[in-house]
Amino acid sequence: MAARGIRPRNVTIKDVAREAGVSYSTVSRVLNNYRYINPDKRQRVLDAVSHLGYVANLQARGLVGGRSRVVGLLIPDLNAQYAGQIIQGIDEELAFAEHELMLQTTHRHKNKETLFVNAVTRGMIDGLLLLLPHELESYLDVLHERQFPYVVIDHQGFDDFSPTVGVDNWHGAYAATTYLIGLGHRRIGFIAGRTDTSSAAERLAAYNAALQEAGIAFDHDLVRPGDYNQQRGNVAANSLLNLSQPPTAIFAANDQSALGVYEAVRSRGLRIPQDISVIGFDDAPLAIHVHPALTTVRQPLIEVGRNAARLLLKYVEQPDRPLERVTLPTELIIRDSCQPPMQMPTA
Amino acid sequence: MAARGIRPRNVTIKDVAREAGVSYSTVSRVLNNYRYINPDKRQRVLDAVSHLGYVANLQARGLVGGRSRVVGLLIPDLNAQYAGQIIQGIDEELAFAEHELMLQTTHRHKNKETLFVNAVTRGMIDGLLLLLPHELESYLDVLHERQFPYVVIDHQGFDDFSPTVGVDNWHGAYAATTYLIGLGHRRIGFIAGRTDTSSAAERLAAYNAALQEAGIAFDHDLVRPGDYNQQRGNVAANSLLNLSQPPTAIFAANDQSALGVYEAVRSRGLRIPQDISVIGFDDAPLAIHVHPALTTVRQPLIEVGRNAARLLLKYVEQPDRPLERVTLPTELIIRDSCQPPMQMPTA
DNA sequence: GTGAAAGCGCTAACAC
DNA sequence: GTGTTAGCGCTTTCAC
Repeated sequence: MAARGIRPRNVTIKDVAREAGVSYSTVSRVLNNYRYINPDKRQRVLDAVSHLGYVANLQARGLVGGRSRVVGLLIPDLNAQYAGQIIQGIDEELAFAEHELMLQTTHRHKNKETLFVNAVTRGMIDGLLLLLPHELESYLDVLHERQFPYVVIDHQGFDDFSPTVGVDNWHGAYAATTYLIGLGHRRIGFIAGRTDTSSAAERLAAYNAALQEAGIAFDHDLVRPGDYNQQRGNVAANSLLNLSQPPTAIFAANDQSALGVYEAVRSRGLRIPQDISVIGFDDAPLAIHVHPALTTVRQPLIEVGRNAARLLLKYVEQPDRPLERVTLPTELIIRDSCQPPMQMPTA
Repeated sequence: MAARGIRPRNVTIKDVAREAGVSYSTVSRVLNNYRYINPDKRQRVLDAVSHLGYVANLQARGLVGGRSRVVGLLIPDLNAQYAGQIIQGIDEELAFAEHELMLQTTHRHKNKETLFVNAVTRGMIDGLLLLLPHELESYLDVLHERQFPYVVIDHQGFDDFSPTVGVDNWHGAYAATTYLIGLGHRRIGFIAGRTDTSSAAERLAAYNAALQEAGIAFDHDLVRPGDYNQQRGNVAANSLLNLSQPPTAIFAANDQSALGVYEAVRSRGLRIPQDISVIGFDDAPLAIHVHPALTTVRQPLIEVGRNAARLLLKYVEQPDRPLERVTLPTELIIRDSCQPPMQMPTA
């Protein structure tokens, strides 16, 4: 068989075996930490390995053993700050477990989800992490049916069989709303998140609950659609500000949207927090950079990533282990974007 | 041989062959677009493929063919906004070429670079993209020596044999400095970037050149070390502001550092741009979000990513092709953070 | 044009 | 304990 390409031939397990004077299955055993091996031979193999600079071929190992030590991450895109932190957590945990990460953005797989899942589940990766991919549902059934290990990140309550890791959106949003109410606000605008995410639904539900608990009547006009990006946040804020009775505070379902609120407020010559209070959700890196610094709800994103990776690896180890779901706490971070309303609302 | 795991057996090329009534090498030929195939058989194979939902096992294909259709991206971490856009570009190009992306963060490989490169170059990936990894030099020699396809992103002039894709830092920084000078500034502070990057060196060189060309004497006090992050930018800005003769404008080598300048300026109760002008570099998403919107130099990051991926794939195709280097243009984006100095400097 | 068969590097029975 | 061997799924000669 002709040499493939110009590169020097890779050193394989056979080379190591020859060098160490053992059979190559012994080499394999040493490499896989098989217990009962003659210490001398083990040492000889180890020496040969380092001498030759041998590194296992992952493809071959994956092909036969069924494990590639690679996990996939399905994600819409890398734009959100949000993703970076979660990935960092995933990476940390994966490094610890000596696995690699394969990135798969979904925007590029528009019309071939099934095909894609096929590809994904075939060979290259041992498990899949799903971070808010669009069309989530189209993957879940296939994945579950095939018992392919996966974990859904930040999207709880979608079904009742998928392992998930997420944060306590409800209590975070409840704390934020309650904080605003405690400051004296009665008209609190809400800019919702991406409707296909459970986080958005939970945050809205908590907002409603807090209002109701405080005896504040629900006002449909105060809740605006959004989708977690700045542009839509800006539009929503403007429509809120255009109300004949505008809110004295706005709770944006994420920091990105809150940025849109900042824009809208500033463009009208109003001031935060004097004229209007703003609160976000995420505690993205930008939250502390904007002026005034944004009061927001912190999500432990790195921890989310770590937990997701850890949980996934457990499922890779044992595909039929019982359903496990992790919910991490959120925390209200008070900074400078909120204060009591100027004129108390007339009841 | 016992079934591995609980998952249903994958459909392989043999299943397709059986279903289509041909030999499995014919299936392989159809799948690889081999030209001379009986149209009937080709169609039968194609039908069987879609009927069975067959997808090639990448590991097996990679093992025998030497191509995995996966490329690696070596990167320090995912924190920088900067990285997200480049990765997006890489991903777009890779999607087009039907390749996958494997992420490898370097912070986790601290003391085993060589081992790592071994692993990387063995089997799993066809080529490697290097985005400002720490210890870059430790990889390059090995990679080059093995003729393993790779492209260095955003780091030109490190050696004379590595293919690179980057931006024209020099002209960008020159334009920024010249713009400030044109506004009337004579004392212009400079906050440098990570010393182990060529971009930082080029930006500093251009700053110096522009000053010299304008007949402004170089003042050592006005140039401060930085490392492309906000914290160091803040420290640098404070030391600049503490000068007995502080600058009237500060050019930060990237937007992140400029944010640190904003902080420092604000903490002293000064205003941008009235009291001091600030200019950045990158045009990161945050540049337009801060207040006042940051004047900066835009880098076509998505294009950088696209070009890098495209170039890498060329090298994968033909490892011995001649050295190619790509430099993309930068552009000064004028926003609201600069204006002429209040009091013209006394000569 | 197409089938048979070798073999990529490795793990995991199976012998001894 | 350790060597021998089959075979993972696929591409690629080599025949015909």
